[in-house]
Amino acid sequence: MNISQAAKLSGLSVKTVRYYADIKMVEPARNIQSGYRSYSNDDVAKLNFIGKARRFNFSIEECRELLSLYQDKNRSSKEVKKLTLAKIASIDEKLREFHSLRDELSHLVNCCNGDDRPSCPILDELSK
Amino acid sequence: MNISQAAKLSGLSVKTVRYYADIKMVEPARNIQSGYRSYSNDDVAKLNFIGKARRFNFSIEECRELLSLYQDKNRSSKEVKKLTLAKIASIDEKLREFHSLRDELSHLVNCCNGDDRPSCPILDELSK
DNA sequence: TATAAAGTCTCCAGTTACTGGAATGTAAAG
DNA sequence: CTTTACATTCCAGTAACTGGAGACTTTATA
Repeated sequence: MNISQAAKLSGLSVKTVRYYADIKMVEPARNIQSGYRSYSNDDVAKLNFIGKARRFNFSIEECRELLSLYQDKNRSSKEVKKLTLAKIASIDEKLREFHSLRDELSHLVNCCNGDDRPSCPILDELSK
Repeated sequence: MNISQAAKLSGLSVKTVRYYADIKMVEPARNIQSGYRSYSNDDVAKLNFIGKARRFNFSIEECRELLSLYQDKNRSSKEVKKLTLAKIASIDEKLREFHSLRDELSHLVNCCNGDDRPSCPILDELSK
């Protein structure tokens, strides 16, 4: 199938699918006549896989790792679990950051009149 | 003072401070002899302000807005509050995403043996 | 005072993961 | 046969820096 079909089935944009071909992550066959990329069902499965992994916040490099594990029928689940646990830890870290950020900001907002006067505790805090 | 002093006082890297000068956010005076950037206390205050706002996840463009509000003695607190509330909303959005991400991943991890066998529900899920 | 080390300058390239657009070629529909 | 849709490559831009090269200035040491 052509690239737009593969994009549709995998839920990615054509640009993105072409990008994944460029960086040699999913390299489809080529139609010799037209030069068009020709995607197999297998290619689409990989695109799907990558799309999900990306949505799970794995980086492209991590996707590459996962993909090679995914394609290796003799891999152990240990490696995958390790990668995933590390990802969870980094998400937890981000969650902590965002939570404290949110708390600080909403505290500031609560102290701010939000009227037409220039006095503003948010700016006061930022300038400390 | 020279750039490294300003960087130290503001808690930013020299590279970052120079970058802020390049993008005309904090433009210090210049020593005519040496061509070195010469930072005033006022400049450092602005750098501080920006550093905090960045840590609060405001973008450079938002920092520019906040900075101009900060420097405008006749501004109203309404605008600042609005900007901040929008920021909180986007943080909440990110928090929701990360939470559901985390939940899904930890569910997968709990189902995975993590041994030397190839069976792995994480990869199974990704390949669906 | 000579020299070495530290600090600073500009400019260019790289990062991440795409996205947009131009110019051009191919395929399908009317 | 022409229009339209889809495809190709290549180049540039995004955000917010960071790293490094090569050259210049200032400061510290011998």
